[in-house]
Amino acid sequence: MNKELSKIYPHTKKMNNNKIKNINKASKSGNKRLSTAFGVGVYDPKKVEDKIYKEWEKSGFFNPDNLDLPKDAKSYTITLPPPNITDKLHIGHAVMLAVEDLLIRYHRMKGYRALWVPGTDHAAIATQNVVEKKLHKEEGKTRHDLGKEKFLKKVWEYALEKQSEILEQTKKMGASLDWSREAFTLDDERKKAVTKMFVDMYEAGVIYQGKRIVNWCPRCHTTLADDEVEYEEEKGKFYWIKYGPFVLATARPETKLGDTAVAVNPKDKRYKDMVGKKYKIPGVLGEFEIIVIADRHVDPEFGSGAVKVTPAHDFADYEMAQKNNIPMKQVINEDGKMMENTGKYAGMTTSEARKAIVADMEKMGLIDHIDDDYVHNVAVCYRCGTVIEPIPSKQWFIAVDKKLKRLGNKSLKEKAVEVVKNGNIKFTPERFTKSYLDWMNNMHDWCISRQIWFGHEIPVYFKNISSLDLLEKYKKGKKEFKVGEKGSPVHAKKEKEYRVSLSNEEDFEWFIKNFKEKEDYEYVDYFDGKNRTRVSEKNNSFTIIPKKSKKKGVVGKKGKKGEIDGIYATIEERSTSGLARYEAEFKGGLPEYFKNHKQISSVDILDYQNEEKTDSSMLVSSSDPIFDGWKQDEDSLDTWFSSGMWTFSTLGWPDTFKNGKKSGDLARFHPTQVLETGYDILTLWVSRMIMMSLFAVNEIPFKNVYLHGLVRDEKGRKMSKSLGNVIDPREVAEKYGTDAVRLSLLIGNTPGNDLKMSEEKIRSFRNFTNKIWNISRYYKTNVHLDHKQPTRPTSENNIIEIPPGESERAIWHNKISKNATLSDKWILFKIGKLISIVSSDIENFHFSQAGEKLHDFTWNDFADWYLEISKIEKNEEKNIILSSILTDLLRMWHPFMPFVTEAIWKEIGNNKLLMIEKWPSQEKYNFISEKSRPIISFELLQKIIIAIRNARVENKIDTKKKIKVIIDTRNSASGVTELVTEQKNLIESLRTKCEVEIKNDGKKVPNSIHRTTSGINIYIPTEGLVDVEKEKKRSEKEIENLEKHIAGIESKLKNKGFLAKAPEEIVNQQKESLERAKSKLKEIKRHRDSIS
RNA sequence: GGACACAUAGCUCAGUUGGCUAGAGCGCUACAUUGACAUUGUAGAGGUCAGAGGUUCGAGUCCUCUUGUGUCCACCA
Repeated sequence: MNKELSKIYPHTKKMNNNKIKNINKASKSGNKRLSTAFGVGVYDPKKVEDKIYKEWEKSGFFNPDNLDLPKDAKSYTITLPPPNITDKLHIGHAVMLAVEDLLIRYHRMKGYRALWVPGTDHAAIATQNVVEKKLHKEEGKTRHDLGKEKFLKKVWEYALEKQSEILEQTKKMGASLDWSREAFTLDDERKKAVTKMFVDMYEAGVIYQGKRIVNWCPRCHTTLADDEVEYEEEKGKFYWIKYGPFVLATARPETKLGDTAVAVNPKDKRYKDMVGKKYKIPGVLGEFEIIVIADRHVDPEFGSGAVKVTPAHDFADYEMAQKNNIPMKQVINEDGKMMENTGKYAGMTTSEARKAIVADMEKMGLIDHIDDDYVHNVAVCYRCGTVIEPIPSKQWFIAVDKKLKRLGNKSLKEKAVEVVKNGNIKFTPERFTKSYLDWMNNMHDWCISRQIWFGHEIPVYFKNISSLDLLEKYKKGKKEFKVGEKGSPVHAKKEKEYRVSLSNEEDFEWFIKNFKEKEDYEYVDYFDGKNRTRVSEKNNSFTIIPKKSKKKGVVGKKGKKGEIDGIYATIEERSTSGLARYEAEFKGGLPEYFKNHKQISSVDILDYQNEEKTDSSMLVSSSDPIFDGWKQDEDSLDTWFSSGMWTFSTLGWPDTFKNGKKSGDLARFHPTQVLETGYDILTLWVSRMIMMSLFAVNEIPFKNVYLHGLVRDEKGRKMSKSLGNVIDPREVAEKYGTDAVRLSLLIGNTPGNDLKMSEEKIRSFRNFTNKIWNISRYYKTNVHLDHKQPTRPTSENNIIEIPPGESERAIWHNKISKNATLSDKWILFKIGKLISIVSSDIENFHFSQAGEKLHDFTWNDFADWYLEISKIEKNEEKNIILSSILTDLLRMWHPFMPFVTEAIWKEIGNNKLLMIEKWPSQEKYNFISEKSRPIISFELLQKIIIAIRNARVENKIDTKKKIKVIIDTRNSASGVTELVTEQKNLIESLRTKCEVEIKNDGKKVPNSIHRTTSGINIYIPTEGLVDVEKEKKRSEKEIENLEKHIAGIESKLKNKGFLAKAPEEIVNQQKESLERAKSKLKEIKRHRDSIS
């Protein structure tokens, strides 16, 4: 005898050798010997899953255009959050797929035009990193060794490989995605959309190029987003330095060279009188001047309560400087080295400079004292671990606070807050609304440029031509300069818009001279490097006083003040004739381009007059300039820029959005219904999608945000490669079947909460798929439907169901009411209720509860009770009821476990796909109410049967022994005697192995086991087989419990407050409950006393 | 430092607006085996709902505090 086996199967001791062999074989070989057919009792997912998926694909029904729907059918859209192509899918993705597929399949069956759009995300920086690391590991090279072109080729190879792997995995999970609409965030269509978006945003003044302090990695030579920065705890020195009238503390003395202010808390009395005053501070490079400012962010408790302000190299300082109009002085460059303006320290790294400066300061007596062991967090690059230098850098930004006409004069931020606050977008779970709003309200301008190679290119082109040259040409042509007709709408001729921005003071003066009296410009904008301000409409007079005294221009009547790198005046021309004029005028520079690219939306010729004094012109265009001399901006876009457009870029935007009107897919499927994703990217992604969609199509991207939790391992740890605890969904799906994996991810998982995952759990759901398989197998082999029954409707297949049509249904209901047995009525009621609960649970995103209730019904009510009864009871209605319930059950299970249900559907003789079946309606079962007699009676019957079974097991009565059971109904409700008499057969047959005798005399039966339920007394004569002590103990315990219970209720009912304030219904319930308990107690006591 | 969660059976978790003796799955215990299913069936044991206080006729559920755990955000001049 196999020892191992007997551990697993203790009963094997009684099994014959043949059976042992079979079990052995089955467990080892994964049941290879079994066929696909229903012939065997083990469901083998491997045999059916791939085949079924192919059938679904072939049917075309993943594409809603192929669904047979009325024209006015509502749409239900989900865009799949595109997985990063950095790696294959993990189990977390499987949660996403399971939830979304559930929603899509449910709504498809409900008759919606269900669309689920697939795709993948290029994940710019993350992907580049992965490939860089791989390159380094495999070839010991950096991306610079390869060069941009070769490196990108490698990235694409990698991307395509992962993409196809992801695709395969997704299909394995059974996802009913419309592959005909598959998208990639970096494919041609999305490139087009991204470019258009950039140009549009630039046009609207939302995108601007600006100098702002950024996280800069001196090694990787790129900016890092806030979330790409990691903090490491470090023990360092804390220098207390003498700083003019102050003594203040710093961990970075080298930044002193860039100081321009000292900040104190406005409430700090020590420094009150100094605020606003200027001081000369002695330093290692001689004296320098600072101004004292007050800012509430300064903690008076920390250090000396005074902070040196280095706007160019500290985020907090930068903000303070912005608020208080403090100049910025950069002293550290992009290599992390001291700049030329730091005298003898120039060229040193920051840490070298720190040492040198501290040494010099010590010599000069500027160091007060030094704290060692100062623990603080250092910002490091998440990739290479290099310390991050905050430095000012020229980057592209999205202005989230800029008021926009198209958003009703609200900013992107305001609008994105508004749509959530007013409930247009709802979060599940709700608590994330607050996270979202908090984050959104604190959002700064979004830096969208990244110094990496893999990603969307920025549609900005530069050319080194002097703007004065262009102006010369422009001047020549000014006689012909003609603006479109007066009052013509500015945006009507979108393709023909040209903008020439003139910059620097000289240009400006020229402009004023030449155009002040003329009326041949449309309007003049004043651009301060960030915001574009309309200075003057045509014909309005205006004055602009460009000041030689640097960087400040006061703009005429509106009295606005601007602070800029240069001063810009923008002339916009929107006329058709303008095109011709440009073509004629710019012969030297641009004509080819204009001829071939008429969709160009803007020509900006501006001089940014940056420090390097390069004199370049810039072009923002939605098409590539193919002529010489123009060089595209080398940066690429933040990956969230393209994924933020996901809901509409996948639906044909911009082609499907013209003049503010949606068409095609965009009109039919946008806004989408649900965005389902992990809560970890709530802020990163969700917020951006909302802003992008509001800007581009002026509507929300989705109505609901459902956030699932993260999947952790059985110990609650995050899954990561380094821990080796990553579960590959494909592997477990191979092992246990996709359906089991999906169930284990859906059931026991609640939104926003993390889910602990284990194979054990998957195994238990694998068992369930097998259960439903066998239920169906029983149905197929034992239920014979007679097609010739006249009163029943027949369908094309051999499934016969309770008719959905109202009049036919009435006949059927009538018939049921007359002929159906108690159990029939009970199960019909149960399934009807189940349908309505499961539907509403799914619609309210309570997937776990829906699944649990289905599970409970399937296994307990249906399999364990009704199916067992159906083996005993035979009546005309039985088969049709079984058929109806099983088919509705399969329909309801389908969104949860599509494969096994579809496989069964086919096995039981359907030609059509279950996938496109109608979701069941509870109405066809809607003729038995919860409080009606059959339901109560059946439940009573169950109680009696369970009591008998319990009595047998508790008293160790041999299973094979047939016992006598005496049921006394004297104290029970009216009708129970009849019930028990009618159902005698069932009571005797359902694993009770007994012969029932019914009496009504209330006399106790001596020498018997006793059970009581609902006033019914059940006696089993013992014939000396019972352990008297044990039975007595049991009674005592039950009495104890009951007495406690009764005392509880009695005290409640004695409470005047309860009687006065509780609803009558509750009071009555309590009273009834008390009566029941009391009578039960009486019976048990009576019996206990009889045990001797 | 701020915010948000979570704490319920040995384990993993449900418990919707406060209202019958707090539920499920796994595990555990006992018993059962050849025709739907041992990936099974029948029955059972197991919980001071983290702690303290409050609101209420009534609290696992609402409020406050405490303890512990986790996540996110900010940041340490």
